[in-house]
Amino acid sequence: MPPAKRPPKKAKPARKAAKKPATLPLRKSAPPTRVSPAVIDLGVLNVHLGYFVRRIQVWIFQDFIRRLAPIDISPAQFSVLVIIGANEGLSQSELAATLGIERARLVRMLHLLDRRGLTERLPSSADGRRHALRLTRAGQAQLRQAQTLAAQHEAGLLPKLGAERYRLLLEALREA
Amino acid sequence: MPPAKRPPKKAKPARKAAKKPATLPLRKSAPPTRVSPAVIDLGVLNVHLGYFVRRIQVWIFQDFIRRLAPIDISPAQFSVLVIIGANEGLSQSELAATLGIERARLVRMLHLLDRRGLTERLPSSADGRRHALRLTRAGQAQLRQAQTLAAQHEAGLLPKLGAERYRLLLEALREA
DNA sequence: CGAAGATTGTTGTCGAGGTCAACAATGTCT
DNA sequence: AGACATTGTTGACCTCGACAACAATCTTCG
Repeated sequence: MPPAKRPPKKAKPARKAAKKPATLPLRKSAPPTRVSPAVIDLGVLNVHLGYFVRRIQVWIFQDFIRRLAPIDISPAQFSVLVIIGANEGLSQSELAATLGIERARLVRMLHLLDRRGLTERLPSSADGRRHALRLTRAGQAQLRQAQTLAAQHEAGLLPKLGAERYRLLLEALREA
Repeated sequence: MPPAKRPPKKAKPARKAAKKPATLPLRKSAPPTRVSPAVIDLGVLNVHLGYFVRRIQVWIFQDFIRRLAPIDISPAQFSVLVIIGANEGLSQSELAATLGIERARLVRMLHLLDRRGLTERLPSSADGRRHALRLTRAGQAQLRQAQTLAAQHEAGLLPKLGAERYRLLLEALREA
């Protein structure tokens, strides 16, 4: 495909068409081109839970990333560190299953965390295939810091959602 | 990097170490390798709304994609079609802004929808830069079908979440 | 025991999306 | 008229999810 910046507009179709007469035309039919829609109708999206869940999820993650930017920990990395820290010695398959991510994806994530000196993959003494996952000392320290920042992020959600709505959502989703 | 399938395991460290004596050792220290964790501790993730929101969002989208697979409409495409259908003539910038996606991203999505004959980009009569977005006849038909399937998807959420929780979540998130 | 099958960690590859920068055409403001 | 903003567009990069294939290692069962 040739690198054309903007389809160079073949010809100029008669510009200067109708200009909206000062006397309002009684709304004959739907206006062909809106000028400034002011408010846009969401249509049936208003009755789709997935739409709103998606919106708030994106919003929360963006805030989380911004808060944890100083230590460069993504939401996914945070969840991995938390689970390993609370379940020392678990395997990659177990970790991937509980977090709902692919084993292949987790491999590359751990590869990075290993190189950053936060996690370790020790050979399992019982099963030659497994790796026993652990946090290094540095990893534990980093996790503590991450949890502090994450708690601040969480506290920041309250004003946005309202304390009542926040409590309600957390409870409803945790039991879902 | 050389294509090595699995780090060929340099040497075999003394296999057959401790085998967990029948007499329980009074829990000297943390067990070095777990056998079957049965239940895994989520740690502080239990108090992070983002974790649960993410989980349910992934679940809902997967179900949506599966339901709409027969007509090959993704959640993002669905939202685009719905908004265009409910706001004929709006511009790409407006659409991108209301859905919270990048203008650049929307361009390629519309490029695809155009080629599938579902949407049109008409030149705006008032502003030479804008495109007035519209659904074609085929697009309107496709949207109706998509809405039927999407409604079935939505109805399928009720048994999963419980009618009460569903209503509660939708209401809380819509007003958030 | 030993062959067949399942599990675990790994790499490669593909595609969908988000992000950012640059750009041409057009509109607006002073 | 010139400076500036907006709109649509392309290109490039990166993250992430999904699959397929594979070597090493259990597990099962004849």
